[in-house]
Amino acid sequence: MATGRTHRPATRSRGIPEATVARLPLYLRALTALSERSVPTVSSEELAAAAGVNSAKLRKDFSYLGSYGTRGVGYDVEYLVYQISRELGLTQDWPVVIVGIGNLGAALANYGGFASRGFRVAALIDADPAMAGKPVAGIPVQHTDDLEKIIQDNGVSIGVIATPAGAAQQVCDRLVGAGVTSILNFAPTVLSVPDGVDVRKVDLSIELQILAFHEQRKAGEEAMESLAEGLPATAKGSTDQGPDGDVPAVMPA
Amino acid sequence: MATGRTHRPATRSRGIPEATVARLPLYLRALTALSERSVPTVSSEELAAAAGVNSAKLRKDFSYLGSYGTRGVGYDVEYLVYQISRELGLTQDWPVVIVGIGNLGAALANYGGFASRGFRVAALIDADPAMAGKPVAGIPVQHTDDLEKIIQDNGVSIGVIATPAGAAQQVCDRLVGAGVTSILNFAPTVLSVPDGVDVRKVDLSIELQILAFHEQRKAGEEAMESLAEGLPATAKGSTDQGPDGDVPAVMPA
DNA sequence: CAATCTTTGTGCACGCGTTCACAAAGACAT
DNA sequence: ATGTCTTTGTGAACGCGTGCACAAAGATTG
Repeated sequence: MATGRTHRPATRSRGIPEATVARLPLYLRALTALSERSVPTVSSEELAAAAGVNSAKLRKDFSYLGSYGTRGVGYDVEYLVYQISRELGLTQDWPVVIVGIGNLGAALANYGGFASRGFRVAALIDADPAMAGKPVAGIPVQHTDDLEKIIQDNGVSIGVIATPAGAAQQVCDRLVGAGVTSILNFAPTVLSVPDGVDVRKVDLSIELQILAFHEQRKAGEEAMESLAEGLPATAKGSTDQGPDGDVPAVMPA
Repeated sequence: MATGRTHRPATRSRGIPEATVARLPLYLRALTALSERSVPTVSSEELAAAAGVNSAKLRKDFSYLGSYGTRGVGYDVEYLVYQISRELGLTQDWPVVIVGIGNLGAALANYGGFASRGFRVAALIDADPAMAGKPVAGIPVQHTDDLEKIIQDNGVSIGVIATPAGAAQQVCDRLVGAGVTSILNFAPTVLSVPDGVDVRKVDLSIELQILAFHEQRKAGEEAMESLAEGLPATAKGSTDQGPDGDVPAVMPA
């Protein structure tokens, strides 16, 4: 639908690739740790190891931001912390609302990671009237009826959805209608939003299923290896129950 | 295509691209919803819309699993649910342990998404002796000292880490040492694991920072536009005030 | 000041994933 | 049975991200 209409270059304003943007927070975290230990400079090799990435990738990532390193020395930690923070927009204050104060929503409200860097929980919103006024993480929960007013009064542009799946799209529509343009979705649903609104999803169930796939594959390979060599299962495969009984079909060449 | 052997869909356990695997849970969710509505068949176009992806991508994804569709008709919902479930390893039971029963860990334990498909919370583990024995989500919390025994007794191969960042690597090492080969990490740290162990991370802070980046970029573009056109900044994003105008997800044919 | 050493920044090639576009396959109507 | 219509399955082209390998840049030493 509407393909080829307004060609919108996603990350064209600065030309920073999306993959790079996704790694910047990782670098920032590693750099912050170094900064707290008063380390003045760091090489791409060291920093890459701390962030769990390839050093060439890290250097290329930084090259998109500019030339902030010194050859023969490395990168100035403090300077880089500042540059990345600025690039990510963390030098300003981001008021955030959390909608859906159940188990997960409450946990998110209590999570320290919010306040740490530029993000501030401006309001908690729930549809349950019984929750209204009740403080969670020191913040009184407000009712969904006031959602639009809360968004506008606080200048909120980032919303977190932690409602049940059934309510997510409706909440999303109201958030977007009230001016929110970035949404972090914890509900297990695909949200549809108009152009210009960013959605990122965090889905426990999906992550587990991906792990299960690889786990099954590992178990299958392991079973086939011991089958092929006629070896009994070694220490590792203590739980190779195959209730499925289905041996993956891999044709030996 | 591929090997002419009708032996079986040759590209089974091997050769499924990672990107495809990551989308299978999405398809499965959409298909399950259709199944509950007793929809017998679905076209790639409809299913793709429901899953929020491109229809060509969906067809290619399914082609890696085998030829499960009927040209001119579409895909049989029930059959596809079964095939994807099997491929993802959801036909078997996956006992899972959650380590770190703080706000987040407790929320995860209560999360319904676990029990729904093949995953079962086998144990909750925390380092705080005061927590020991206390039930969370109907499951008594056990102490970290017994971690290895718990893993082995329950045949656990998937672990969830919801501890503070400082404890994550240590917990990870013990999990891996006890036989866990898949880890879902909620702690804001890079975990290092030996080969053969899969780690997926869920990091609220990183997601927010990525959103902030795009948010800042949008604000910058908007400011530049209104600057260029000499327009005063109006109520943010007010151009698109169609709150209910857009029908979500399912498109009428 | 010149030589050497360290580390950055990047051109290039490669592989993966996405998308297009269309022939083949099957359902359905006549 | 034949033709038409719908939808799949996939070859091919393209673009993005990754990693190698190395020249350039600057620090450091004698």
